[in-house]
Amino acid sequence: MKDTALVDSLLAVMEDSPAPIYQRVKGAISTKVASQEWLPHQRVPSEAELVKALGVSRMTVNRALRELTAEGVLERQQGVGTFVAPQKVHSALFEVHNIADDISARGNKHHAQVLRLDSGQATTDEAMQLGVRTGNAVFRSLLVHFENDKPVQMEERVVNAVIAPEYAEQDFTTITPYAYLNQAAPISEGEHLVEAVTPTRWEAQALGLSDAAACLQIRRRTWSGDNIVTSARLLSPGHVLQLFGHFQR
Amino acid sequence: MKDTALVDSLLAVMEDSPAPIYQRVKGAISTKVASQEWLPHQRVPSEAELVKALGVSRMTVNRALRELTAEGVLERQQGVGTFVAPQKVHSALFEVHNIADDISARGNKHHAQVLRLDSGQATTDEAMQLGVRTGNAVFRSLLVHFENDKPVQMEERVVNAVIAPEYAEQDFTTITPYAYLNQAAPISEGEHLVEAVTPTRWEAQALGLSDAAACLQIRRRTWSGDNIVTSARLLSPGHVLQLFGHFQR
DNA sequence: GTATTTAACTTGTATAGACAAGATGTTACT
DNA sequence: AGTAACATCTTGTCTATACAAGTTAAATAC
Repeated sequence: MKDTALVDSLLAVMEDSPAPIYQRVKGAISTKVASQEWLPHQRVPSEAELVKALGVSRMTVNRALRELTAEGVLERQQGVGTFVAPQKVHSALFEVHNIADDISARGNKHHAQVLRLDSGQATTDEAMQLGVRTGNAVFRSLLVHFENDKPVQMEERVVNAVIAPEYAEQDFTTITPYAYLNQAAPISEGEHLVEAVTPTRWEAQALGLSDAAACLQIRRRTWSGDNIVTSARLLSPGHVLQLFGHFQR
Repeated sequence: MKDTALVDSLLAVMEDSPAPIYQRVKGAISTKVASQEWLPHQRVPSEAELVKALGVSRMTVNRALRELTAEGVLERQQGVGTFVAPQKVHSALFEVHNIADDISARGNKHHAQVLRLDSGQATTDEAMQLGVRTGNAVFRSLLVHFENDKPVQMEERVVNAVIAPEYAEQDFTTITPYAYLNQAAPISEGEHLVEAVTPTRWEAQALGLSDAAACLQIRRRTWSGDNIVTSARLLSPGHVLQLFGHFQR
């Protein structure tokens, strides 16, 4: 007969409030989890039990449990039960901006200079990056982005020619490669490798750096469905990558 | 009389499939959005229209639309209607690991050396970082993390003493500050500023660097509810920050 | 003509009932 | 003892109905 205890402990959290019932049910349960009164892998009362304890309909309880599952608080298995989800590796939702938007968001003027734009056959290294066979058709581009006429980023890119066959015909002084590729083949997944590097003399010169200052290098690969669209190397002196995010649990 | 066209175009996507009905409704709608047949800000048929067109119950349509809204595909306004959501600034779900886990995940041995651990009053700069008043009680710590006896990261940290009053009594050779703070005051939000810097001579020495190689510097502030728990500066030579993520739309 | 009320339509939530489907233990049979 | 059928409990989904609440536009009163 744990029902009375269950009623007490859950109802205490749900007491009268203007919020919708399913939200109050969610709150009552996630409070139990957050307070560690209910521990990971521990079983949560079944829908039927919660219905009896809380005096609400099953669909309402179901919605609360379903949403908490989507939020990573609970785990459910049909036929077995509902359990408190184990604490996840912290993950965060960050925002990544494309450089042109970034610059205009700061109220500055952006323009780009195209240093190279050609097509060719993928080297072994490029083929690895794009997940294609060596010798497949690729495009290569090399740009420098300017903020108010000051160079701020070098962008070296290899593009899968099968996915974006018209890449070489674009005018990258009016549209960024990122923006073009995203409209040609909408991005579904991305991978970023961020590291600090010392630029080569040539790169430092192209970026207008007097000495070999530390640069932030981002290697970004983007997928469209199962295909790798492009692999880019972004080199920014003194640039800051800003990552916000709220952690899950 | 756009109903017949609506039926045709949507039913075509929903044709017999073992998937649950609400999933097929979601699929039919998100296909329209993905194919850009329905454009951002454009109106989506009302629940009543979809019910008539698809021959399913309103609750089922409602669930499909509600979940697509949660996923950022649609936007809804009570009393007005449902609309295709404007393309968001690309955001991605990344995973951030704490260094000790990271090292042990690679099968290596981690240990830390505490260079400094004391308490004091917040300087103006520290107070800014923590969102408290100048002079408030804070703890300061300076650690070097080792991977197989090789220094890999310097961690300089300021902690809000009100939130974690027992910080200075911890043994950070057995638990990382991050792990301790997270259990003392669970992280709810985080902010990361990533940049490339050239370490000072002193820092280079502490990290065992012969020359002044470029280092990846991460400034991380973590919140617990409305309070800033800590502000950390992580300095890693040759370290790579790996960010995966699937983009929204 | 203007302001107010009303009607109609939208999404948001809640309920009761039903059946499907997965998991598990119990019973009955060989 | 081993096996198969069954009962029972779980979550998963779908439906029909109902009312609440926000928005908009038309109808009405002045």
